Amino acid sequence: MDKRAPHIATAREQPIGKRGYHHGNLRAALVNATRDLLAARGPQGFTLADAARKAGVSAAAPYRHFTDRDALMRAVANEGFILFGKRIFTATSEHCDPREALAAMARAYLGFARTEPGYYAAMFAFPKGDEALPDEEHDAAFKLLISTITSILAERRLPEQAAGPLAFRIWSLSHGVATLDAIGHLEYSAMSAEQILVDGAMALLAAAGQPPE
Amino acid sequence: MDKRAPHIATAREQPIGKRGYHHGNLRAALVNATRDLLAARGPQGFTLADAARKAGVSAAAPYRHFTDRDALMRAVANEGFILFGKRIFTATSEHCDPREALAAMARAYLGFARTEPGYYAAMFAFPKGDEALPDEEHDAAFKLLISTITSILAERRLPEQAAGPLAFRIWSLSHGVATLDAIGHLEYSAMSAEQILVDGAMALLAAAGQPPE
DNA sequence: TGTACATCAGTGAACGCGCGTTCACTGATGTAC
DNA sequence: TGTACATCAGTGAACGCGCGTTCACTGATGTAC
Repeated sequence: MDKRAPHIATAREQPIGKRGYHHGNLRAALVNATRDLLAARGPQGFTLADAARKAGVSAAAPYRHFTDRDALMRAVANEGFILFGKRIFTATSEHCDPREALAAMARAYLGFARTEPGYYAAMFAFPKGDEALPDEEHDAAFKLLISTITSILAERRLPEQAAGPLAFRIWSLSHGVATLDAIGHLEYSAMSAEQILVDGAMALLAAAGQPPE
Repeated sequence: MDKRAPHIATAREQPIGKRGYHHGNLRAALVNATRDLLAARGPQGFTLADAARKAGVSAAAPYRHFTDRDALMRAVANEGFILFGKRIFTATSEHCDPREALAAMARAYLGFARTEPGYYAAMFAFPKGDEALPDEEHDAAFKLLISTITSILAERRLPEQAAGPLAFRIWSLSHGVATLDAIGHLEYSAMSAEQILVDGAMALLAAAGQPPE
């Protein structure tokens, strides 16, 4: 299927240290180092030199694998989108009821942002439409969201063109919860970030097709 | 009232150039320069040297007004919170109907994020609880949100303890819409970012107290 | 199986640059008399 | 009103530093014979 997948999957458990002249999997090690630096210091909070140091390699070595600093960051975003799509897909596919699938999707979204803050930061560090980003990968998760919502609307005999706006609302809520949670703004809420998100998504869903109160 | 207010209000139209040895209002000029740099290049995307250059002053001059780079950024966040609170307050106070007030608040939120991306970036560049940030100022807007929601719940004879969770959902949605909009992710939606936000906020409100569908 | 050789991943020294910060200074401003 | 002086905002040169990037190189690896 995806040629990049195995390489990504094994990249994280790359043995650090005790290597000879050749690193073995420097590309993956640099991507991982950058991801971790982004997680710790935010977007723009990494340097090529830092990433090389973290991978245990000279500052010039990255140039064998990436044309420049930007290309390395883009690679992190790429892998992020791919991993994100997989996580969302896996979480959703465990459920038959589309409403449960949607809730699982929302939980997986927040879970990804929390456990992979580096990937998440890289994914949103480039404006939409930026050439080198895998739109298909990103759109895959969004399309899954649309189709899940469409199923729910169909069950309730509501017009399916409501799915698009609903998807953007739910995505916006998810992104908002994830980013506010990341900087501690939801900490003193009575509800957990997960509850805020899942309940909110369900509320947005429930209101669809309803008269505007 | 607020001693800083006039200074903030006039800071932007500071005449650039044609000054003598003394700048006149360097502090404000540096804050504005930093705000603009943040808007153009994102958080961490500014340097003290850049800000000084933009204000037409030597690289050492900022140290007369700020202890270091971080303090300058914090000052931008501070002014951002204050201006933000004012804009939200003004927008809300024009409406008697609390539902209209809430919609106006949502529109003002997005409007602020769009017209003041520099302030907005600075405001969310520090984790919640960061000492030098004006919690009162920030909480002022949030409290206004809570009280507006509480009014709406009261009108509908719903328990007012629902206001907190509802406020966090609406804030998360607002932040999500604002940040996704800023990087172009809502551009190809059938609805405008404003519609996504206002309709979404109203939907969250409508679902409150409703049975979970 | 062993040897010669091409390949190319990683080295380390070097570069020019712009950064944050310090320092002794200078000169505009405002106030005391 | 005029002068002397204290204040302090902004200067400009200097510092040490780490960055991104380049380059000729080195040495591990794998392949052809």
